Amino acid sequence: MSAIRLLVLGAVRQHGRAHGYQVRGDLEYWGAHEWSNAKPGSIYHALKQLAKQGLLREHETAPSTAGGPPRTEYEITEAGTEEYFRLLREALTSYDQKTDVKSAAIGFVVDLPRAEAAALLKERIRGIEEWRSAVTEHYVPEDGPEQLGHIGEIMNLWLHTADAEAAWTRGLIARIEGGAYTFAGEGEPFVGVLAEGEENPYATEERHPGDAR
Amino acid sequence: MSAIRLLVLGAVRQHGRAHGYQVRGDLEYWGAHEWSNAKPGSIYHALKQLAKQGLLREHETAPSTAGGPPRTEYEITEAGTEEYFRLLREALTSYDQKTDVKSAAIGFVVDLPRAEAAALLKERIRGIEEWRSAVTEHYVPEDGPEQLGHIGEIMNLWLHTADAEAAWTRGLIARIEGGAYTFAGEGEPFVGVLAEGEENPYATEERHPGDAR
DNA sequence: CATCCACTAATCAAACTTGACTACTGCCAA
DNA sequence: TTGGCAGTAGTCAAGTTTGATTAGTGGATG
Repeated sequence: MSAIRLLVLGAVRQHGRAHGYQVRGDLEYWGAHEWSNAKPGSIYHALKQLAKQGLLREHETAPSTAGGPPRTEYEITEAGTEEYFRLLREALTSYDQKTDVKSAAIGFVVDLPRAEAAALLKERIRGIEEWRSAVTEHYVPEDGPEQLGHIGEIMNLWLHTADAEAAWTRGLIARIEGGAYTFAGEGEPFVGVLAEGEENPYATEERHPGDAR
Repeated sequence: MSAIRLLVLGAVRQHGRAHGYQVRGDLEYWGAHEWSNAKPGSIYHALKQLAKQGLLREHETAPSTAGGPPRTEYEITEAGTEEYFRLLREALTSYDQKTDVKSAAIGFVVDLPRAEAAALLKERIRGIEEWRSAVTEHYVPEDGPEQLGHIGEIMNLWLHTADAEAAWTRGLIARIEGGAYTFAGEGEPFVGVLAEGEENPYATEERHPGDAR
């Protein structure tokens, strides 16, 4: 799974009804173009793809009010909502190295009930620990890690990263269980979208210094 | 840059002369199919692409000695070597979230002189620190981080990851400066390739438990 | 009052990635 | 002796991603 499906489904769902440019704006607001493949081409492609698969409903609309070509609006379907929550749960639960999927999932975590979010993250920690011991058992040769030479440093990096992630996840669980943020069914949700006409402080051209990509 | 260019160039260079299947075997030995897009199709595609760009030289050879279709051998060119070191230095120096490029670079780090490797990694740490302060200044709104709601957790994750990586990099620098591993110009290099006929303990089908991709 | 710029919105070709599939050899067992 | 399996080596079509480009509107500017 690439992060783009989750991102696009989630963004459309938050708006109720959104056109491509709106989705693109939201994802930029999130900084998603920095840490995922949420670039214009991918977003428009994903919208069409998801529509073709019946996860989004397509609405042709009149030429935009603000110049530019006519825009197509999208709305999430029943099936799309199901898929959205499936992807979200999976992304929160399962451990892999893909930073983009994980970041996307954090962005939508409040769409779940608080207790479920915490439970899924605990499941994630279990996954990390299991993966960790599988790697150490599997990749460290019997004759000591020297066998692998500097290649062992790659493994070392993995383990270090996994540990850091486990620590961060524990912190997040604590914050969630401590009552932070507003989750599903807890009243007025926090919506991380741009209001109509609000200017986007983190637009596409935004680059961090030292961010050589 | 995707990691595949660096991986393929480096693997061919280590062998002196290699055919696709050999490169594929090496990268599997490294576990690269787990943490990068080093899958057969991508590898063969990259070989052809690099050959077309003059970074590899192509040699048609007789049908293989061991069954299967005729194999094409590749050799790195002058330009390819240059590109290889350019990619390697860049991957070691610059900070971004792409785990695969970083892992690939660690695998080849010993192709550089020891002092340069350490220097590049120090440069990397500078990059991480710069990025870190840019992010905190830029993304934390003036009115306090609460503004961002749970979206702030994404940033939090980034920072946590960046810190973990800086810590790991410092450790690696210390090991390198402490005399670990054999670097360029220090005699018999450690070669992380499979010898002819050696069986690969980490073949394609290898999956770690809990590794839901 | 023409034209240049900035913004909105989307498209496109080229490159890349994926996973399944082909094709060929040698060997072993029934 | 045949048929099936394991291993070697690579190809292919379908799908995805990228980066550049198109296209329309409105406002500013000389």
